[in-house]
Amino acid sequence: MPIIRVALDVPLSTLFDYVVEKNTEVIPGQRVLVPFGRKQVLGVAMECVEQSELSAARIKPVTIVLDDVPPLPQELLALLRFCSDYYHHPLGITVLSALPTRLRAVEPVTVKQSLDYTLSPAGKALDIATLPKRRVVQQRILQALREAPLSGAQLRNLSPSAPAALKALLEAGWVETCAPELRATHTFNNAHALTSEQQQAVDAVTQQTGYGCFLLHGITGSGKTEIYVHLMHEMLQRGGQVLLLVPEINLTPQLENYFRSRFPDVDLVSLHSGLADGERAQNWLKAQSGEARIVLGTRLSVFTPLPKLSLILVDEEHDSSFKQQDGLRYSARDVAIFRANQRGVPIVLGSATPSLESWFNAQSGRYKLLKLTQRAVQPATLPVVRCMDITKLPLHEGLSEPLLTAIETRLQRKEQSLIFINRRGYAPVLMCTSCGWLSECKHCAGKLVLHQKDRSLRCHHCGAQQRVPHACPGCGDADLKPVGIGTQRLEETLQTRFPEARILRVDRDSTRNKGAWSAMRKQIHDGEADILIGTQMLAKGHDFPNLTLVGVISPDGALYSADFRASEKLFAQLTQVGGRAGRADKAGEVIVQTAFPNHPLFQALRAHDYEIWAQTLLAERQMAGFPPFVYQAMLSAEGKQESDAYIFLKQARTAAMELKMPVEVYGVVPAPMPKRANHYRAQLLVQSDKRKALGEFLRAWKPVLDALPAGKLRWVLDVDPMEF
DNA sequence: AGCACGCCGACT
DNA sequence: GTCGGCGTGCTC
Repeated sequence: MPIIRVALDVPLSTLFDYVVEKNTEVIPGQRVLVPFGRKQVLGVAMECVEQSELSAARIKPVTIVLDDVPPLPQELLALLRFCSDYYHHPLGITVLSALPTRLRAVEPVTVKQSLDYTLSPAGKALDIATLPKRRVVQQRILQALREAPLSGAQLRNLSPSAPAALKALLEAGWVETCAPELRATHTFNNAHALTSEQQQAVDAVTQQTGYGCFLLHGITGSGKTEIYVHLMHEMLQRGGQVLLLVPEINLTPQLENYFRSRFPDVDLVSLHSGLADGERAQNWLKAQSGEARIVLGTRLSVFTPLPKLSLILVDEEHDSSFKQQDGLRYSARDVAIFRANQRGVPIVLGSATPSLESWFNAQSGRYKLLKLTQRAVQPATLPVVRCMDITKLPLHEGLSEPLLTAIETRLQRKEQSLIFINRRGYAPVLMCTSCGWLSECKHCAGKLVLHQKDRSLRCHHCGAQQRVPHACPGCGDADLKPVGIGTQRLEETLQTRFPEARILRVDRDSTRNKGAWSAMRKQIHDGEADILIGTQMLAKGHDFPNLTLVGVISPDGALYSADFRASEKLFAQLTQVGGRAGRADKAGEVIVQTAFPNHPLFQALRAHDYEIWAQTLLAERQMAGFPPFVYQAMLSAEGKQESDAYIFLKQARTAAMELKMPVEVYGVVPAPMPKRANHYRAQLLVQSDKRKALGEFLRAWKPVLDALPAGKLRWVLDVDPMEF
């Protein structure tokens, strides 16, 4: 009796067996509708077998085998199997979560066939000159179609209003649709000559046969994107598909436009969570059919079926947003590497500040290092970095005199300044000046942050909100003062000092509304702001051509943080934000306020020397026995009762020890945020210097954890954790 | 995860 | 006497 084993969206690490009619054939990767419990659910057939472990009586028949879309390729199923196994996440959930929402629903999906446009017989007979002169776009389209049929994308390239004009032409009966013809060539716009360094990097990748992982280390402005474009061009010529992974959705629309402008007639789709369900499904299907040649996406797009995949690019590979922080806790960068290996194609990891893991692999020869040491864009020199010792300089509301002077100079020169606040630890907290009371959250271990605009105190961990008290709840004194520097307070200070300056605050609050951030970006671009104050958000993304000064407010918290990755992140962040400074005609300036100007991080930052910094960090990590010298897994638990989490983790720890496997099991400790939204949180770290040993241990440990009485407690296992 | 069954407290 | 609380167990 033919049996299929089906992946279902349930948290059980098993497949479910169903019988199929003798005359129906099921291909692994096909979606199926099956009875499960008392419901009908959608699943994915993973394999076909002859025999089941279960008695025939318990096996139900498949309801329907869906054939609205092609089956998932075997290769993708294998990739998902690997992820489920490596991250110890149920296979069914892993498989189903890789599908676009539309494909997880029972409603049939209609595949939109993309069509080309051509002149109808009537259109061919038409004398274009007889059209009203004002219909310029229509005329242009008709003229273009005289030469050859064109795709919608190509027509859009003629004019932004092409779709409307096209609609009119279709209605008039002059234009009709036709099956797209296969194009062997494509336009490659603005293909300027590469520097010899860039050319060498491109050659190394294009000459690679089979799998190879390249780490492209290029200083800011060294033209990494140009390399991506040239690599794409080469792979497109070979008839392949290219997958480009980018860290954040904010950046995808801009990048999409950019790559479209370079390859105007190449089918390019983007995949990220900001897309509507329908659009996401269509783009995904276009990738699956091989029609989309370039796929640009955030981490989830690493699971897109790509039959002609011939290159993977991971931009800003060090960025922590490649690591998913819930559900299947995968690293899209690591999965991409596995995928390139599985597929036998090259992969390029690009960054100005590679992750220490990747740098280590490049040093050991596992990855091939490609270096770009010269700037390909103006100014030819990197910004000058100066550190202000805040232990020796008086501060005015957190700002040193040299920084204020530098801002003033920029204002006089009509140039822009950016004041960057490293997000963590510098939020303004309310304090009582007489008894030292601090505004703490009732539900979390964190402090409430002061929001001046609506006079409220808010918890950034659980969202709790309350009005600012008139007097101290501790001693009744009315003298409550904000401590710490927030963007709002900085804005006030700067406005008082420079009353004429137009100040723009860019943070989570001011950009919450839809479109607010892109409107601000335009404002900055058009020179409608003199001073920008912001967090993380401003470090990434577009270049602001008139920005010549970046001020960094004391980022010292990260230097001696309990999180061993904090200083690695800080260096990357400061390098990135520093890269925003500078104009075509002059180098920029970065002023960092710190109490530790001689810290190796700042020395390396001043010298623009990532390598020496990476060596320093690697030495530290080796000494301390931290990644990349060891592999880690973190078991975290949280419960309403403080003891719940500890009891569970202690049992888990005992079980781990009893396995007597070659891994190091640490003690149960409170999480960095020990209480959040009324839940107490603790964690347990396990590590090994052998990835394989850790994997084998986890395989043995996971079933034990599943069997432990968890009660109402929630726990997660995070393999290769990035945040603790 | 859902959704059943199942055995003890306050209600028409 | 019933409605309903969420503990335990199963889903091919």
